[in-house]
Amino acid sequence: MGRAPCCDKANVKRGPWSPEEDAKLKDYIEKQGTGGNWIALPHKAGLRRCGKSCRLRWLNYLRPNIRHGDFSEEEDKIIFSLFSSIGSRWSVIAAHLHGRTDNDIKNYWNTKLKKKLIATMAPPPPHHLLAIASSSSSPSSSHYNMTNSLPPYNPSISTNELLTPHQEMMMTMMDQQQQQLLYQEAVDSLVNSPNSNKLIMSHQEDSREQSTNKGIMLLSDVRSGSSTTSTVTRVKMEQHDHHHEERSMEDYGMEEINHLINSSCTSSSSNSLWFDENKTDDTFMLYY
DNA sequence: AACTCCAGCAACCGCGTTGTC
DNA sequence: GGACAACGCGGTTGCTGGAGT
Repeated sequence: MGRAPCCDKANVKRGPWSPEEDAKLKDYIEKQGTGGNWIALPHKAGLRRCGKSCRLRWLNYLRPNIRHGDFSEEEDKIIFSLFSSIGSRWSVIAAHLHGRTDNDIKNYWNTKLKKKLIATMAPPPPHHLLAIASSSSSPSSSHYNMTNSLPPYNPSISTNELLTPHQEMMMTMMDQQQQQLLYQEAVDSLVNSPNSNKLIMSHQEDSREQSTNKGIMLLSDVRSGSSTTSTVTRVKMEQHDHHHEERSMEDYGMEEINHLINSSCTSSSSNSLWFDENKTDDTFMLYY
């Protein structure tokens, strides 16, 4: 047995709303309010419409201060960031964009932003990776034998230290080439930040040069070549011996964590927005 | 001009959640 | 605490108009 219909389908009008219907609904709600009962509202307002339909029309179109079309770059960034952090929770995303509705954002994502995302995932130039390879000579750092490009993205290797859960999810929607590009993009965005001391993988068993390669590497300040380190994320790489070792966030002292967050926040031109997923929907913490 | 294709968007549908009795 | 009603959300559908042939 299916769910009972919310209204008598045979006696309600469906399809696009006429200006007259819009006016009736708007007029009624402005004078009487919704009364907390959308099911009864169309009858009271003299409309042959389903209550759900009235609610949708009001929320997405007739409500005051609704904005349509022409999303700004800033809004794009917010949508990208929120989507990569929380996924397709359109109502939550809409709550962060004044005057936008969840339906609008959803449509905008499906028709434009998704394409934009894929279009911008062109392979990044490998020069910074060469720079990494040539500057990884800090005696305290383990070395990873890097070539001039990333190791190929391998779906069997966990990327959950690098990608957010929803970037991971997006990976599952993509073909292998797109996955490689997103993977590369994610690494690139970290390494390419102005202070370049975001992407850290460290195995510092001690400072001895002969420390074993455990597959966790430290990318310290790439451009300056200094060994100051900070991180907001980790990358784990699988080595030939299949050993995994990593320095988790819990391994950092409070002072060090603060430093890491601060250094991340001071990355003036970083495009990355970091979300504290432990926060509730209403109080997302944005880390710029 | 006629037809086809497709992007954009409004609206619908069904399910999970929340509120009320 | 269970049953039911209503709400709210996200996925999907289908209409419309513009571009391309």
